[in-house]
Amino acid sequence: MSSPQRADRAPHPSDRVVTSLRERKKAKTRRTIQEEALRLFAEQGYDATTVEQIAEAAEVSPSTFFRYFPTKEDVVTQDDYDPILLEAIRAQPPDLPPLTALRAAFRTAFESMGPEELDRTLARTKLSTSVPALRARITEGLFATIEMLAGAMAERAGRDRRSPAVRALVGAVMGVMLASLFTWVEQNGRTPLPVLLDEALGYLEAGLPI
Amino acid sequence: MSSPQRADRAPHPSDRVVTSLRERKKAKTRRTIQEEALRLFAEQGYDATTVEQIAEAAEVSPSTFFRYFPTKEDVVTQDDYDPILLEAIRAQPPDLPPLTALRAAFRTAFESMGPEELDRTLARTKLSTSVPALRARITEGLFATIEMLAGAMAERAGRDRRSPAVRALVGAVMGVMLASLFTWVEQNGRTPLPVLLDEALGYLEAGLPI
DNA sequence: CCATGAATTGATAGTAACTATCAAAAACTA
DNA sequence: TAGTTTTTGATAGTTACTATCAATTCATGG
Repeated sequence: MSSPQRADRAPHPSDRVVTSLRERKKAKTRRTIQEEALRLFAEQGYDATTVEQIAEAAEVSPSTFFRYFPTKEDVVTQDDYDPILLEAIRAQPPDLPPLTALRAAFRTAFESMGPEELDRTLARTKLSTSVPALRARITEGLFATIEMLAGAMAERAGRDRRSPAVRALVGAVMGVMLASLFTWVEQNGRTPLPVLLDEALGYLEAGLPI
Repeated sequence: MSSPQRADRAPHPSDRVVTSLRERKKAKTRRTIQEEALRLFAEQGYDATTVEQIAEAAEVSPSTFFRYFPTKEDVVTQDDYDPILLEAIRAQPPDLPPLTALRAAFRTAFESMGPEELDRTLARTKLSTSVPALRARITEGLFATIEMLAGAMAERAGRDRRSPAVRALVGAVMGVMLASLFTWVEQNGRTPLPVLLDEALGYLEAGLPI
């Protein structure tokens, strides 16, 4: 639901990994930094919180902070949903029309998220939509998602991913994704995101009747 | 075709303004800063060019630079197309369906741009799509455009601007706008932007058939 | 268990984009 | 021409981020 991914993906419930002490420590440090950062952001606001403060709260040096998160923004916006979504798309029956497949994929992808993860995502997204720098970053991250979607849709439709039709499709999808995201936050998560998304994609399929 | 606007809008051919010496000087300074900045960006790249260099080339102090452009990004991304587009939408017959009205509005808005302005816009857009920081900024600027469009569309359709249908419409439009922008740049402006946009909006109207 | 190599960390120093402030200079006004 | 307002430049910060290197911590083969 946001921006770039890091090289080593976040462990998803599915993959059981053998963790050396080193790996475990790194994972813990990363988690601590992120938790402390989000706490401080909630307490004092994003802009008013310095990286130095975060580092101190997480008991690491600023250098280490930047080793884990290339920018302050990344503490909030980094996630790993793209590969999950991609997998969900690939899992759809190949004869489904692209938009329909996409709707189904979003649904299954979101259903795999536990309620506590949804809560965390809502909180992060709330922050992301309210701070301009984060909003820019999250939107920028959508370009990667678009690229991924374009590939998946083109593959499915047997078209060039650079064709205007594919581009229009994917652009429109990204647009409604963003719009749904904002509605979701605005409603404080009342309507589940997948439902909002599904509705919006429904409008798309119908040619945006108004 | 990009991001935020400044308080005092750029003079468009249409409005003849009485300019005091002060106004003229300010306009000239602004123009010089922007020209020198774009020149330096083209010569050395965006990131490699410092504000200090721009200020020196434009023969002003760095302080003055920041008075005219709040961020380095704004030198590239600032423009004033929103009000023009809004006007063009309002000028459409009220019985036209929203998407159709929008297509027509884009067409007329772009036709009002001279070829040399189109060239400058292409150059700026090219830069904006290639530098991540600028891309983020330009996309962020689209939120303002979205808000504007949502208002105009809601008004036209007699609906709440926060309704899911309006949001989906506007989000989708922004998405295809972005997609068209990228195609435009990628093709080096070969196909005129209004044509690309018109095509893309056509796909939208047809329910994105693929 | 220990020595050697590799990965991780923290300290230091530096760059560059911005912000705030204030006095000097320029332009407007009467 | 004198007084007022606007614009400017200089100065001194702050903060995100980069590069580098020595010290520390973990891994591993003997």
